[in-house]
Amino acid sequence: MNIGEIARRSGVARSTVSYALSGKRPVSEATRQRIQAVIDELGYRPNAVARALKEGRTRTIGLVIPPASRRLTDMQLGFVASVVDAAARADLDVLLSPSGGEHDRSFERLVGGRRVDGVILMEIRLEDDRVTRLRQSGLPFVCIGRTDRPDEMSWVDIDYETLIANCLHHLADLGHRRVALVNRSAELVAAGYGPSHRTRAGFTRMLAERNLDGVHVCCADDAQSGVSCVAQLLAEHPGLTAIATINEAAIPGMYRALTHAGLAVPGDFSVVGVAARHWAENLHPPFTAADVPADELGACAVDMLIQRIADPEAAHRHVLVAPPISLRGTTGPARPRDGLA
Amino acid sequence: MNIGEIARRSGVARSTVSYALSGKRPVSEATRQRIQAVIDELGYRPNAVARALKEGRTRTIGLVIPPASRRLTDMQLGFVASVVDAAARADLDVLLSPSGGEHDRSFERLVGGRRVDGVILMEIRLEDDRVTRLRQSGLPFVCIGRTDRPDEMSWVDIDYETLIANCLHHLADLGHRRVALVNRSAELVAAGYGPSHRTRAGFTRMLAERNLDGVHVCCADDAQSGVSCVAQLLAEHPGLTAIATINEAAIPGMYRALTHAGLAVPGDFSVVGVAARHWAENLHPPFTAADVPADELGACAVDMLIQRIADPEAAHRHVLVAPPISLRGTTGPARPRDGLA
DNA sequence: TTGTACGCGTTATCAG
DNA sequence: CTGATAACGCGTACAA
Repeated sequence: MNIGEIARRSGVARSTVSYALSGKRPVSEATRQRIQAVIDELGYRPNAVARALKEGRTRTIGLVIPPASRRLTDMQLGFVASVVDAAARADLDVLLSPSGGEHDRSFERLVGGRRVDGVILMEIRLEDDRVTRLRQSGLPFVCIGRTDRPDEMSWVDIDYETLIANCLHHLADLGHRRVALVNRSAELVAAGYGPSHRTRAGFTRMLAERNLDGVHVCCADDAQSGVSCVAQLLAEHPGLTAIATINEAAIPGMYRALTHAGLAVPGDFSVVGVAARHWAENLHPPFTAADVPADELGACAVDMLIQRIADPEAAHRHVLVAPPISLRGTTGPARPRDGLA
Repeated sequence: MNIGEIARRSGVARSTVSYALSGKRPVSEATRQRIQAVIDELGYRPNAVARALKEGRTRTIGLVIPPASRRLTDMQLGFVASVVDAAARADLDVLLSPSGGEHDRSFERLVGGRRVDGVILMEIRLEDDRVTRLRQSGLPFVCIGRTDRPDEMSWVDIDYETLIANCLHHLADLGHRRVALVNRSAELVAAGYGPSHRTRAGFTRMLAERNLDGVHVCCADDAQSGVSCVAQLLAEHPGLTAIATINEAAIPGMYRALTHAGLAVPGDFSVVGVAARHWAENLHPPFTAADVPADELGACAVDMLIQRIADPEAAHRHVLVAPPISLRGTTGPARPRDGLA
């Protein structure tokens, strides 16, 4: 069923049908209704592919997510959900590409095949091949996260450096002197994952500024790893009284390890960090954290992308959010462990 | 950059370039290499939209998910991840449509606009408008789940009726006489959500068969609701010694409510149910459940869809899985509570 | 209102 | 067997 068929059955030219539908030229009410009747009868819908070819745009955006093999964190899921939702509100479709750091076929189809009008990229590394590829392609794109050359691109990001600093200020104010930072996985850090590096930088800076003793460890993104990671921390650093973390997925395991060690939270030990609001609220106990508004960030990225598609020459925009810490009761005054100060 | 440009720079006709790329006609090695050199130099990629228009297929499948506003369960996420992954392996792209029960614009674009070669539908209701619409459209589709007229469509599904029966057999064998079924949300049940209805049917049947006392409750899909739901169950049904559930998301809350009531699992109280394998393993304590292989089901749905696209006239296929219960230590012999038998 | 060229890759057909 | 020409898929928009 195509526009030619509708035109024939209505006894008009194809272009008349097109104009009747789009309203870009006036069409007499009588023919308009006749055409509409035929359309309703046959259930005709314009072929989106033909329209895309003619118009030179697909009304579709690409969303590049980490490969499905690795399980997404709650924050990542929040991004995906809000991007999809915001796109739907703008009548845009979303093409999903599960692409790792390297060029893979799905990503190449998106970019090279001009299947989308723009791309949203997640999980950005400080040096990111996909960003390079997209820039060279000329396709509008927006990152959730940023590389080490952030001026040359549009992005929304979380100010991990500031957030972790806020966490340490909070802990230091409560009298904690020895604190650990539980980062994301060693692989991510090795791959130059931006948030991990900026968090570590902020952590190191604050240790000096507040004269704290600190240890930095990586931890895979799952509860099991959280258990073993914290168990090891407690064993090797008896003076430790608090943990700051950006590793959402490991937190349930961290809680378990503390409970298992006989440490009450927050009576004996404090935990604070950065997490998606939804996740922080639903942990047990609810987690004192800088609440990342994942929903807003995804929607914001979509808005920025829509604007970039409309005006690719416009100056890049940057949104850096640093939400305050929401106290939910996993931090308290320092209490020395094991007779160590 | 289009195929004509490549042809001109290579000094050949457009069709020669096309044949050189597709190999559907022999092209002399010399010209092939010359063409390839130009392509490499300019980074040319065929326009996927033009190709789709000509070929009449988009190499894209649609995946209809619940609206993003509602948070997806771990099992649903498993389906999405495995569908995306399997599609990528088959060099298919995935267009995501967050569509509720009713016809919404995103879904209508997918189906009416012929943007996809086929559709995978999740969260099927016993009567489902989307299935009706898809059938009328003639677009190949596969459901994860099934309606009340399952013969007329292709689907993969979980045999909830059998699984919940297995759970009750297990509990009955352990001596439990009074058990509760914690179903999904009341809204889903009211909407005719298949798994909820089939689970309830299996539950009711088994109560009679094993001569058990049972109570059926609905519970929203989140931990908080799990807490209040179980707290109320314990208060109103003092003889209760076990719960069976298909509500993954509520399980952490159910654990909490039991702990809060001073009931040890499995010493004082048993919990069993149906859950995605990954979720069951990562709960604390790990959850005795029929492990739904979400990854395999998604991949299976993609395989079936690919076959349906290749041969739309082929007979419908149906895959019904009933995985065995994996014992992980949340069930044990019944122990009466509160002096009630 | 209508006729028609256009966007771009594919492929049948024809010429060499 | 190789290369060139032209039609096709379908909606859009300009010229008439």
